[in-house]
Amino acid sequence: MTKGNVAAPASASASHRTPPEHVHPRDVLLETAMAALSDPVRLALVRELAASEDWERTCGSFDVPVRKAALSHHFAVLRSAGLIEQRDAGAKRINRLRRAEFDEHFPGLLDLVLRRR
Amino acid sequence: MTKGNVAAPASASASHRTPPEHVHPRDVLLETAMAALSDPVRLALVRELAASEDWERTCGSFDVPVRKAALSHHFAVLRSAGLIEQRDAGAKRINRLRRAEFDEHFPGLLDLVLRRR
DNA sequence: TAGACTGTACGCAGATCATCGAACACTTTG
DNA sequence: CAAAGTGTTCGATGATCTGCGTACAGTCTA
Repeated sequence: MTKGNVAAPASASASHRTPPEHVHPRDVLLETAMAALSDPVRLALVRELAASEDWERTCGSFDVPVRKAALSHHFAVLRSAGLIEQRDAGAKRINRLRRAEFDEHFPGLLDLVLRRR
Repeated sequence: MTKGNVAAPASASASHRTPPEHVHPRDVLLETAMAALSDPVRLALVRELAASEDWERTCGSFDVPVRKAALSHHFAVLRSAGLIEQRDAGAKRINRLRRAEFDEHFPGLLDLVLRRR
């Protein structure tokens, strides 16, 4: 259902790593968004991210009960569902919830996720 | 994630079959609701149901590309996600979208599903 | 009552998913 | 430069999901 995406602008930063590939919420199927939000770990990530400042949280700073390999996978799923944006900052990768963009294309969905316990 | 549920009122109808088990949206986890709506076939069922009158549609009357065994499974998933209600009417089983109840507990979610193509 | 019809239950196959450990690449620190 | 830290990728594993055909249980109709 999900597929690879492109548009990787040449990193002008100091990082030599390939920057993460992003998908804009506009290009995300409803099925994909729903599937991304149907996992407890990813819900926790989204909620924790929503309670933080943009670019404040590194990938390893979340309180979820999985190892880093699984965590990395979950971040990739969130990225390809248009839910988060990631940026390399030195050795770390920092995150941002794409609130406005996602809300524009899936109005009310993030609200629901963040309000419903 | 989903689990069996109970509360099967004694069927006062003419049917001798065990009536379907229902789950109220109040008892549905967000994860479960999302998972139920992350499948194209189930989305089609929900949308077609939303475009029909309550109790108007039998299970076999939907335009989805799966056989009846799979269809039966999808209806069970929708039931346990609190999305539909079913009732036996003779040999047939008729359906209703639980719009109001579901909307009360997952505000905006059905709207999103029904508006977003 | 025999047969057609509607839908469920069961068992199976194939695909997808979540998770892990290990190896790797890159960055930062000592 | 070596060591520690951050995160990705790979391969494997077990669980879950979707689909099918078949068999079955009721219900309706001729």
